[in-house]
Amino acid sequence: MEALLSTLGRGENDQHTLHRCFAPCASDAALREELVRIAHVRNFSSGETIVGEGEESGLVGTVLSGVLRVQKTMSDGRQQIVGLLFAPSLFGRVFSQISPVAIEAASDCRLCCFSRAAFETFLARHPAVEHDVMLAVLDELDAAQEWMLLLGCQAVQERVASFLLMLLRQSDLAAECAASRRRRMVNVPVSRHDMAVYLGTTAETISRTIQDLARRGVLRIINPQRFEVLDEARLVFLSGRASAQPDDRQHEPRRRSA
Amino acid sequence: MEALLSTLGRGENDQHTLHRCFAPCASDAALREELVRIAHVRNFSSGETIVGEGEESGLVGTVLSGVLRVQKTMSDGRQQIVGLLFAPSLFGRVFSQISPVAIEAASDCRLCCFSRAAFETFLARHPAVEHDVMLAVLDELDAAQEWMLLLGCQAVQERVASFLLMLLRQSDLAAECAASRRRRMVNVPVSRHDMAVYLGTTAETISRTIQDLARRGVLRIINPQRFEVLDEARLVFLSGRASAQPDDRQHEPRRRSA
DNA sequence: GCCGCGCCTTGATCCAGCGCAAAGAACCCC
DNA sequence: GGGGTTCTTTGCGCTGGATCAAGGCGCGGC
Repeated sequence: MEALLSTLGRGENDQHTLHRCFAPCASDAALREELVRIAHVRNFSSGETIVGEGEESGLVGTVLSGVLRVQKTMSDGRQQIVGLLFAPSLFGRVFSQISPVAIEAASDCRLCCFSRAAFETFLARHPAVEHDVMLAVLDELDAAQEWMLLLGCQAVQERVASFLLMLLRQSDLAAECAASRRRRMVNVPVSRHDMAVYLGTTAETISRTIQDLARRGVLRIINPQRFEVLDEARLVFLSGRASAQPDDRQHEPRRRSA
Repeated sequence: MEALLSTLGRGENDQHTLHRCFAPCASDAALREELVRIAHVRNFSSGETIVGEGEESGLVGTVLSGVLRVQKTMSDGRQQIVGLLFAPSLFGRVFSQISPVAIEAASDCRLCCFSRAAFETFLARHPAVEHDVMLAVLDELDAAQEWMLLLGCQAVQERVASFLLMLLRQSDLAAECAASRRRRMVNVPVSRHDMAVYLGTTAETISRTIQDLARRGVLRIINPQRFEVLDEARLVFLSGRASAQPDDRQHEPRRRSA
């Protein structure tokens, strides 16, 4: 694996990412060998489709870098992003001929791909790895249920706040870099439109909400994809996850009843 | 297993249900023996909590009859039902100390329960069964993503129509009874309030929408929990899943843009 | 029977957020 | 550098659906 990946550049990062996805491979060279034999690293540029909705789900794999969006589209064109995948997530629908969702590159991405058939054969031979995949699927389910709570009963301002906090935690996770931890910078790796589709609203409303947060001193907008969080505590409060906060009564959003 | 279950009544149905959850047990008596040693059938009445949100997830198992609601609650009391479980679904969060969701009886229920620890030990010894559990989790994820599409971009009327169609398919599945297939009767096994919480809206709005469907001749209301579907094709159209329909322009709901 | 208690229905009012439209702003290609 | 293209921001009017507030209805207990 080391050899294969390093020939493709950034071998060490990729290896580290893979070991996070498939823990048993970290300690078992033979397993690693076998996995690498069916792996191929591919780059996708922003907007490219990896797997189409309702199509043969031929590819599965892991995100090495970049962001994937998992989305569903209705017959009249309305769409909803049902998941965003950052490294080191798994992507693709294992154990199903047809993928019920589309998987697309939300930014330029680097993926470690497997043919679904080969990957499933591999899993069948190595229950420990299949177990890891199950854990990943369970995490994805938890995230989906969390997001349903957001879509079902949070106001737009709360959704935006939750989203920004998710990105904040995300970037903390990726790089435990002290600088970003001090300065609380948030990079939004997707367009306003994608953000809207993820949050179940529209790009205009997203824009208005963000400008409003900036006006109220919660954020500073560096550029449309980059903010500095000036008041994280208030952002948490506005996300609706905290139970109470001294006072930010101005503009407290109307919410769906309990 | 036959012995244990039949002592608890309705043994044959329960057995059939369990075999649908754990296919490998259907053909392997030893496996069946082992599973039954850790199983206990329990009845819960409507409203009882099986697992609390954020609490130790001690119980997992399968639904033998009745309906469970899987829900999340925010600190200020707002809540969202993130799943409804009919027989023969699995319930409970395997491989996690803490359950991120509450699991409650939405009707009187009969459950086949396992202690989570014992069940996980069982799975670890039988990868084929664990594989089945993974497939169930994947199905649940698909359902959750489907529901996110609904919560994120469908109007209330579409949600109600989708919900009724889900129940219709559900009851077809449960009893392949020709009578219900001909008469298209829908039983709503939960209260208006639960329905509202599942659909991300309010009980009043649900009520108005259903009355409106009846006024338009799509449904006939037998009683608040029981309807006859008079025009299934139109119901499908109103659910937003079909691409086009001759004409039902009156009241076509405004929808979130694509 | 009659009362009390949940649920469900219906009415009236109000506002968060959508749709449309148009004006910046950034970027790329020629 | 100019013109196209795409993305973001802003203004404005409108409406779906939430909220508040009464009733109606069915059911169980006494």
